[in-house]
Amino acid sequence: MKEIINITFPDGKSHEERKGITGFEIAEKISKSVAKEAIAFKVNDEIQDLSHCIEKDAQVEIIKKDNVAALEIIRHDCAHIMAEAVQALFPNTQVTIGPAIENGFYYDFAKEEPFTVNDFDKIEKKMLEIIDQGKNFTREVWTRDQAINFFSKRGENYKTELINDLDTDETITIYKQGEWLDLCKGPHMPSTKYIGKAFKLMKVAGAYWRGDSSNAMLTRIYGTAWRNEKELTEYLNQLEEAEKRDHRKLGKEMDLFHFQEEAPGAVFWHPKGWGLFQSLINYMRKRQDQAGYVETNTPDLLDRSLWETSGHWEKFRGNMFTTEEKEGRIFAIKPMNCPGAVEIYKQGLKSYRDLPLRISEFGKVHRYEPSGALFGLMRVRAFTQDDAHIFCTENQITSESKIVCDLILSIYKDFGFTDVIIKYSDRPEKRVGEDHVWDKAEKALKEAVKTTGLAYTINPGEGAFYGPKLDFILRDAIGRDWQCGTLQVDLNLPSRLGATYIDENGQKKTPVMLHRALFGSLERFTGILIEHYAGNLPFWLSPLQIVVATITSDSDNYADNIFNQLRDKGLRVKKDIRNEKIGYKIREHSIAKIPVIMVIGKKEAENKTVSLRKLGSKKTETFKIDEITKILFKESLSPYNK
RNA sequence: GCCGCGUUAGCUCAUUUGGUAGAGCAGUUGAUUUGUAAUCAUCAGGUGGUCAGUUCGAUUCCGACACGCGGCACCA
Repeated sequence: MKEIINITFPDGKSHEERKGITGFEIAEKISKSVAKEAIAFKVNDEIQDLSHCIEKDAQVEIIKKDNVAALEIIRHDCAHIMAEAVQALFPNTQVTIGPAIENGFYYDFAKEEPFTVNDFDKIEKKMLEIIDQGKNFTREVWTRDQAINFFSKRGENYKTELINDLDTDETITIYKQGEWLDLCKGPHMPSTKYIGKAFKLMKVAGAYWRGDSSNAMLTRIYGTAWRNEKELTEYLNQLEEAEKRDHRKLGKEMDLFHFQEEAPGAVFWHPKGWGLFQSLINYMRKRQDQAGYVETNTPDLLDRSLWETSGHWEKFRGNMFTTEEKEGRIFAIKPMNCPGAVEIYKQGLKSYRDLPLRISEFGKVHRYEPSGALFGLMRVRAFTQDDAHIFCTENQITSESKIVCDLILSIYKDFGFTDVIIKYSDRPEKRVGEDHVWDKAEKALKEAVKTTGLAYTINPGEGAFYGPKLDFILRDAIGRDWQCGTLQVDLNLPSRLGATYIDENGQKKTPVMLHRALFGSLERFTGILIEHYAGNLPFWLSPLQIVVATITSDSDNYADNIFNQLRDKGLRVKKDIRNEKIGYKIREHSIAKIPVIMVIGKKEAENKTVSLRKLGSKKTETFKIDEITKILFKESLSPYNK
């Protein structure tokens, strides 16, 4: 008896086919050329090998190599090929896992002597050989015993461990390419030859087995792989472009800040960098004033006992800097501003009428980050938060959270960030507080994030121990994601530190504390801005906005006049009356990314004008000095003030 | 913290087997008064990250440490 199934193609057309038909057979039926280019197929949205048999009615789509969906398969194939190449060249290497990732793939190996980049040439060459041989990928189902026997005989202890940890009902599949094989779920392309040449090994790194720092350190090789060489080249160019935006490089070139070994993870802000930093603070101060915040400042050093009460001493002692004992007391440098904020709140009796009370602080905190975590301005040990603590009632959580979300997004927009990732994290396993309060807090926060209209992802169990949180994430030039803003609902600290208010019935109650930072770390945000603008800071943020450059010393007096007029308007301006050619001055200030260069010579002095040249443009425009002062003054206001 | 790599003049980089380092830019001084991305010349500039070790001799070889970089882990 012949059984018939229905397969439906993306264009909506259905065909009757024999039950058990494979993807390859379907491709062949469509056309010879499709069969030739097909590398996998989608069955009800799940990508399968072409050899997969369809047993019941299904939606089917053939995937050719030029399909985006092919990328992941190519990368995964590439990881297998690399593993084979590595084992061929270095027989004492154990394979572990090797997935496809964004832009490429990696494979973790266990090897006595770690690989170095010098091994890449050899490995790549071997990979090309394997690809050229056009080995077929074939899938086999093995029994657990068969798999364990095979891998343990080969001394592949990591693979054996993986198999042992698989659920008993899980099918154990093996993918072979010629002789070489690996435990793998697939899918793979029909043959290694489809990979082509558009791949490159990128870097070696250590990585813990199963991502656990108590396990052995493996050697990871990262590679990138694409559908064709054009895509590969584009990707490599993109990386090069990103490198040019690196805030560490630009920070040096633009003379914004430096680090030195006596202060690892702490910034030396140069005058220009500090100017930028201050512009950000001033901007935020205005926005917060407008949003009903009051600004405070609290001590950097606080007695150990306070940190014990707050719970920090027990939980975060390892990340705190402390003083030596003086007169029997130990102090700790604050890793967070919240205890200080609570202490300010506690001064004087608070009524429900005082709530919500929004207390802000540009507080500098110190945290002992592991040395390996430090990274330019993005991850430091000493940083300034645009911190605030909103004390409110439980009923005010949602409305206050909404206000914070709106504020944060409005602020990011002023800096040109519209692509913000939001992560919502709910209750972790280790937490304080009762479940019904958590229910309330989570519901309130979720409602708030929904009103932003932005997509958010849920991080189950990643909340703070005292409450759920939202993280606002921006992406840097190199594609790394950085958490900037955060909003945390804290149902714990206020009571630990004894904060109260009197409600409308005269009852003493504990307020809820919303802990929020919008830029997050001023240091990190500055770094992200530098990369975001590739150093070409907008006029209002640029620490040095205008250079008045003379052509000859005849114009020195006129330069003085212009300089004074601009400076009196509060514009950040510098004179360049050096005995240099104008081309030389233009070049130097362009490299320094000064937004506006005003060139003045005889002509300008006679007509009371300036010749203006904007960064990134070769065009020059002539303005009357009063006119341009007005224009630039307007441009120097933050977007919020415009 | 872990694995790997790196550290040479203010900056960007040279100097292949061990014989105490060189260029460009920046800086100095001088000449040049110049019209929109580099005027010419002059001088100066370094105990080669730090500390130990091997050696007659170390920037070069070995080791420790510091810092940085690429990842991993961490990130209240």
